[in-house]
Amino acid sequence: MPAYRPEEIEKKWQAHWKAHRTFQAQNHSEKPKYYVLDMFPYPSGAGLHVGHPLGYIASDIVTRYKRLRGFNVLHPMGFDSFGLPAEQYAIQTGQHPALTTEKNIETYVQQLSSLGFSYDWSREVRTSDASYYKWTQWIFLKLFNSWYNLDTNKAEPLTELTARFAASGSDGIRAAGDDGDRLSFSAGQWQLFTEKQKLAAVLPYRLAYQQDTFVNWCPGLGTVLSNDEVKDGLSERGGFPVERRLMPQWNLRITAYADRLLQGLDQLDWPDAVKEMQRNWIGKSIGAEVTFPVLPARASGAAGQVSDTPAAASATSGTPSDTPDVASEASKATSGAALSSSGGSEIKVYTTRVDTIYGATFLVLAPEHELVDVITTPAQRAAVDEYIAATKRRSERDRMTDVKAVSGVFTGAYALNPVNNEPVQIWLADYVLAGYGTGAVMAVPSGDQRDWLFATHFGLPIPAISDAQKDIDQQADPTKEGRYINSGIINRLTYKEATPKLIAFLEEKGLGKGKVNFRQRDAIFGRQRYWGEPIPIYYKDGTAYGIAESDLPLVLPEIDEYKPTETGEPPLGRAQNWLYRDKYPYELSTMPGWAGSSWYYLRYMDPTNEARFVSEEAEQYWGSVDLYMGGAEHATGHLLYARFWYLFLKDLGLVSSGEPFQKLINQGMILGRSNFVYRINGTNKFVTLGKKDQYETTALHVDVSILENDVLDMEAFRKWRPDYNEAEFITEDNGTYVSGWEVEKMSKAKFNVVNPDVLIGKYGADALRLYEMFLGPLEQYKPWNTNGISGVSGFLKKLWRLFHPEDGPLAVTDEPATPAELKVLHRAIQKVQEDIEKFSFNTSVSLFMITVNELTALKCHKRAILEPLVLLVSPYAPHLAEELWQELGHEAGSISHAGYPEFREEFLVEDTVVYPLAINGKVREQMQFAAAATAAEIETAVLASDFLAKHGEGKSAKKVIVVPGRMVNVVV
RNA sequence: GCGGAUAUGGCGAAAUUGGUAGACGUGCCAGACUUAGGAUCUGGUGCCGCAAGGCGUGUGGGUUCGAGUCCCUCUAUCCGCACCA
Repeated sequence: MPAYRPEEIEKKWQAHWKAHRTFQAQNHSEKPKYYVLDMFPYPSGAGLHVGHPLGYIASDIVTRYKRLRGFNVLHPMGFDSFGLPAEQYAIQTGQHPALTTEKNIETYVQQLSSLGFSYDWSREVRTSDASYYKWTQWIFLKLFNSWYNLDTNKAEPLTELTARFAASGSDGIRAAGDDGDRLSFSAGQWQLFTEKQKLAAVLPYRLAYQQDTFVNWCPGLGTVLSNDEVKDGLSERGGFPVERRLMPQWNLRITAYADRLLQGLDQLDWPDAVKEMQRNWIGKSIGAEVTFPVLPARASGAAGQVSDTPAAASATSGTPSDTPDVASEASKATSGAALSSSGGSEIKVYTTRVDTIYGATFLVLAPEHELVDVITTPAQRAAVDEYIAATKRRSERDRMTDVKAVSGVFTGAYALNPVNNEPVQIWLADYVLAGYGTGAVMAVPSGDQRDWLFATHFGLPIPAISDAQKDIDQQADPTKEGRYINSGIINRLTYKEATPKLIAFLEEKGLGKGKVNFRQRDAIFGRQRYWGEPIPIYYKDGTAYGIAESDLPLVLPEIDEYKPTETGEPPLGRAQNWLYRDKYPYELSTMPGWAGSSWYYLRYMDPTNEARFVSEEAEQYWGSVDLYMGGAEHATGHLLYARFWYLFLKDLGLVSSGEPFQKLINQGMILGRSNFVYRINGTNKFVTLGKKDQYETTALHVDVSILENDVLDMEAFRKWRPDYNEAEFITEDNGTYVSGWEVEKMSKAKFNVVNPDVLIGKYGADALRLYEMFLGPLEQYKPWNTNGISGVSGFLKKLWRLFHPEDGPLAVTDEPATPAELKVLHRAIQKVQEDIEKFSFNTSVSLFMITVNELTALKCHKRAILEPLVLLVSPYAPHLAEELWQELGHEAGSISHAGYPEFREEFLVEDTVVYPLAINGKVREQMQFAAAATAAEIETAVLASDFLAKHGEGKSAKKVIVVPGRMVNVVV
């Protein structure tokens, strides 16, 4: 009596697949290739909950479908195995993170296997394996040894840069990055540089470079974090406060690629939300840079003071102690130049609304602006110093939560508005960010609400500049409508006319130019942590060198404790005798979490290659990822970094496609469904949901595993916790205890985490896979609700019974199929194909149920119908399909490549069609016609029938609309 | 504030793209079988109404013979960014 026993079937086939390497992909094939990628997980100690596999199930369905369709599919899995949790655990317990990670990966592999995914495990990669991170380090060295040539608009090896230095000095070289950090020298001077000076001169060109940078420092974690690891001023992991701090850091020059990263988005088949997030993150804005000369202090009336000497300036701009000498000479040189130009100084501002410049009545500098010390008058110095100190005391979080408060201080200095030569006051305020644009803005209170608030608060003038502006004593008007007034050369012009005219005017006077700005900053690339890739850099005489490629990998050394050293160095400072070539100290920070994940999809193509990160043949064969499945939370982190690395590798000729991920699908998060019991206050009595309003109660979370369909297992509840041993219940009238529920994120504290292992044990992996798909649209956020799983479980049993009526042995007949049966089958063939290609898996599952119900009603046990049906179901319920496929007499494990059943439209065509008949759109009757009837024939038949007489209330037809196959509407 | 999405029975949802709204599944009601089970099967189940009938896809309008679907308005919820000049 072989009833459907999923646990036996699933074990059997999982073992078969493993033993026969059924899903191993070859790097060459006659078939077309298809690459389906899941975002690989960080193997956390908690294991998988029921929400994690959602995307994996969907991608596995696509994978299996594509195999049926005759593709050579690459579908790998691996682990992003460097990361903070294992290290935090190591700090607490002393257990090596590698051990923790290894153990967690085992759990993951076991859980993933039990879901029946068709991964090619022979290609598994782990970012923490030295054989993998050797190549992560190798790519870092490539970045370290490259610069970005703006003339060719791509990255090039540094050797080409130094060759140009030797030939013609630094003149005429246009490189991405901040020219202010770079020296100017002739070929002759270059020749005379020492090695150290040469390296220092080259450093600001490198795509991986070291620089003093304002960073998000997290004292709680003892490390710096990237912007996307900080949420609301707290660390994403752990929720510790984060502060701004100036530290020497390794950076990657992702800004060199900002425009290409932006342009590339247009051709990608990604969700609009993700593309838009990346666009905002890159934050391209088109505007102008305008120079405001600072008035000499003596002339600036109200201030009437002598400004400080230039010498004070370079003290604050600060030269980092470990930055090579030449570079610091450079920064001194630039600030010196700025000061000497006009006897006073000048302030550059960035604006996207240069058309409003006649309304600019004051300037605002960021408190960190380098000219603050220079221009502040003695009378204002105390106030300015106090304001800067207060700004520093405010944490990043305060600044964020407190955006509405207006604060600022007058420097006492004045500048000249370059278009009308009016003096304007120079203020400081922390709403201006040092890191964006020039760190200074021109304030136009009539056109910008923030400037308006500032002006109102400090009593500054608010002149109107457009005839469209109204109520500017109430609020600013930022619209671009109307014509300009009080605006010199652009009076009476519109926005579109004024902007180019002003830019031309400013360029002519040498006081401004059109400029594109990006919000995106370079990516900080170091973490003061142990469990990450060591950065392959060593120091000789204080200068950074990349280690030789032949010395890779630089293996993570063993250390005694996973904490910073007593002197505050990163944990790697504890390593004993950890020296390059026994002499030179290594860099002590490690790479951030996103390093290894930025290129893993390439390694899957050729995972064991020891000579290259991926062989040319494998890279060219697999190309880019055709379908990438993962969570939306990586929109501005991983997905941007990975694209950046790909473009860089492409510049070096190491990869061959335009973009790494062609199509991206974000699976929605599965939320938890918490259950509650209601304790009557002051008692140990619990009252059911239906009667709780009769008592004063407290709602308490209860473990969702001791309920079924919101009905509490009262015995299990008593055993759940000791203090509930004696619990009493007030039940519904039918004797059950019904609990309340609410949707929340899954978490242990809410007792709403549903473990897939439990459900697999109870219903089988096929049922779980089907149910997760059935739950709703893939990309939608949705609450988990175990209730419905019995429905899909019932479907699998019914499917089984089509093959084993009476639960006996296989009993299919070779009778020819009837038209009714063929219609059911071919509708399914067509629909499932459409659904998978639209990623609409939930409707496929519904269709399977309908199909099985109908075949059951038709008592259809025919091979001609059931065999193709098994193929249709196989991507969704692979274990059951394999079992039935074998029982039908096919070779074990052969279903994956058996081919998708052929769809024949003629089986769907009906002999007759029932048309609803409507009068003025209101359906009144139904009438049957031959399927082949023409619209004219139907119209004639309807008019000839007694339909109009019955429903038309004596009116005659004005128009008859026949919608083929759908309805006939008579307009009277 | 800016950007993106969503809104349909008690619940998850579907709707062949403008053509009988609510398929399928849960839940609920009734029934069958039964060594009471969380098994299997059958029927019913949007709302109001005894019925005839009426009303129904977040709100209010519009286009159309016909609107969940197209256009405009508003509202609510969720997500992302956020003093970016």
